[in-house]
Amino acid sequence: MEKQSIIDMLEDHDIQPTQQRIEIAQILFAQDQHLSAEQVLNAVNQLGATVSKATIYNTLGLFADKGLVRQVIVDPSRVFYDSNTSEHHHLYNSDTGMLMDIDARQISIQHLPELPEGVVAEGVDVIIRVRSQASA
Amino acid sequence: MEKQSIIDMLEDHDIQPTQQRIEIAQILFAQDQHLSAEQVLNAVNQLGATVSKATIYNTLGLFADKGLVRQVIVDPSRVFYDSNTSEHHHLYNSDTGMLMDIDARQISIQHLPELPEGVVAEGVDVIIRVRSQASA
DNA sequence: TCTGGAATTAGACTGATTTTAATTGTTACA
DNA sequence: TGTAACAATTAAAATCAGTCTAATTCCAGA
Repeated sequence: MEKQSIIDMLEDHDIQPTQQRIEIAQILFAQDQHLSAEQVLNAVNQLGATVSKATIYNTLGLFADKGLVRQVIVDPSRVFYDSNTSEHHHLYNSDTGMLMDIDARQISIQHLPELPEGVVAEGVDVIIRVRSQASA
Repeated sequence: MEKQSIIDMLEDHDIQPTQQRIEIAQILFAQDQHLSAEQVLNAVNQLGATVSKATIYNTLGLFADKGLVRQVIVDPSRVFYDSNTSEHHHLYNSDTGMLMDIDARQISIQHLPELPEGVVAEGVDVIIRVRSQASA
């Protein structure tokens, strides 16, 4: 993805395009993928640049707030950031840690229940949990 | 729940009914609920007994493996253990931390995608994420 | 060029969970 | 019934993702 289109994307989402944010975005949007904060940190720093851990977390949180990425909470030990923001669900293999996208059209949710008072829907996550082979 | 029926339940699931496990089970199965490890620790120890943190974690993990409780992963900061093992989904308010059950019959999933090779389905989690009032 | 707010940083800190290494049951069978 | 072998429990230390702090750096706008 070109640097200028990344800058445009950030500005479209009301995010000041700083050097660090651009580098993080370049990693994230190189392809649809699921990265943990630590993976982003390593990837960014392998490009020579140095971005601090705090900035990685600040930026991923900011991107998630602004709708550029989506947090995927499937593993108790860490959050994944999904650079595919089209509507879709996930398949997670807890043995291998592999996380796959599932097209939302492959799963249809018939009717959502009425929500409690004073509450606003944020989204619906569907996670298909699998394991390698047979196991308890 | 009576102590004897708890012991029976544990044995039915190939779990040695030790003193500590019985106490933990008594807390968990007093009603359908979602408790974090820390909440279980506090609840157990309020009954006078003392169960160590390590045993709480070991036991909750064991119960989950054996199908007595279900881990609910909705919050990046901690795991909830759900003593309702009937088929159902969840509604999670990330502002308040409130976690509610949703009867599985209220949501119908039309067709699951084919799974990758060498992989076994464990289950499908549906999480409806909500917030209090309007917010980003 | 100057200035105030925003962004970044290193490093300390937190809190959930795990590990360690030692102790305490429990069970099976001689 | 005693005891060896193994399972469970424990306190305390360790780990590790994520957050916070306080100081510095970076800009955008006047």
